Amino acid sequence: MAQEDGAGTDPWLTDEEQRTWRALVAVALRLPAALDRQLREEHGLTHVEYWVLALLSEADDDRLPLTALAAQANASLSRLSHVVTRLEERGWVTRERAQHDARVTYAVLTAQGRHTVEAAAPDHVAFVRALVFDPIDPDAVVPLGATLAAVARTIDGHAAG
Amino acid sequence: MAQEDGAGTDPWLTDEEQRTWRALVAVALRLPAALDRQLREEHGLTHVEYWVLALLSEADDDRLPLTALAAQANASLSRLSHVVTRLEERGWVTRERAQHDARVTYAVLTAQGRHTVEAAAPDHVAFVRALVFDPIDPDAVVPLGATLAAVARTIDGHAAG
DNA sequence: ACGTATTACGTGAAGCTTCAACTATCTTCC
DNA sequence: GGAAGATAGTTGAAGCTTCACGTAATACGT
Repeated sequence: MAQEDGAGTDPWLTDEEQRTWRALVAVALRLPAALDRQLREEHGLTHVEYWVLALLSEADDDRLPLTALAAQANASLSRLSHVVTRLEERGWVTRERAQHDARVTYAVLTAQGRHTVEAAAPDHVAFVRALVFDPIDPDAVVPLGATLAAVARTIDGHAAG
Repeated sequence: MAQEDGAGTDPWLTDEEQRTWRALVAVALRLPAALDRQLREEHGLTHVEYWVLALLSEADDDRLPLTALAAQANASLSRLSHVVTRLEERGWVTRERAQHDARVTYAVLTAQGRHTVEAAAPDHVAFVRALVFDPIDPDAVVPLGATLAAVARTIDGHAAG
């Protein structure tokens, strides 16, 4: 592609930005695939499924409204609904309508579901550590998180706005 | 999930790592979706399709072997093969067998293909800037890239090894 | 030269995600 | 209290990706 360095308002990326951008895309595309592979091979779960179960296992009373779950799992509501259906079919989650508002549906973790996440968690965490935290400088962990959080917030704003 | 802080070898994440991990996953899951949406709405392209066209537009003689293209596009060879088929159907890319080794197939950018990427590039770059570089400190760009590159290399190693 | 392993790519089926409705239930505000 | 709009969730179809397998060509060891 022609990188015109013409009249001022040209929004092209600098070389440094270009390099950072490529690294970010590489991670954004390969990390989910790697996580899926590990969880699938070792525990028969996709990454979203694991993440949903993990969020429920940390929630009060083992339950969360689907909308809240979707936001925390970085998924669309539609996607989450399909995921919960699959988890329901495998007996790891059930749906319950809320009393105070009949529009909201809770996804509730079952005992079997809890057993599944807790079995998968140690391997998965070890994998995450090997993939992400082992190769980077410990001093880089906090800045990395802060920078990425800013990006995540911006993406969120664009999706909402 | 129970976070036992038990006997030494427990591989759980620290709170800081946990936060960074969540931010990384949030970006890794939302960024591709956001890029897809922008390119789809404004130019009828998926992110992979754009990326492939962009890589070809920068390559010598507008062509790359499918394997090289897959690696640079962070895609599996199978996925890339499907993508190239779709691009071929739209007249943006053609396939050519290599003379020196009949196993390799080049993906070659057509004039129409070049026109398509060049039309999409400015909008896309502006979007990337808005999403990633505007919200972060300019001084954070290089460290971010370095850290992510280390992670990308590690993921790559796991995929290969 | 010849069998074996490796590399490059293609393909169809299965599975997952997105998209575009659509239903049902509150909330607001005259 | 009733209409209009907002909110929560569901669903089926279409599209994309992964997976598993298959084919063809080349490199390697003896």
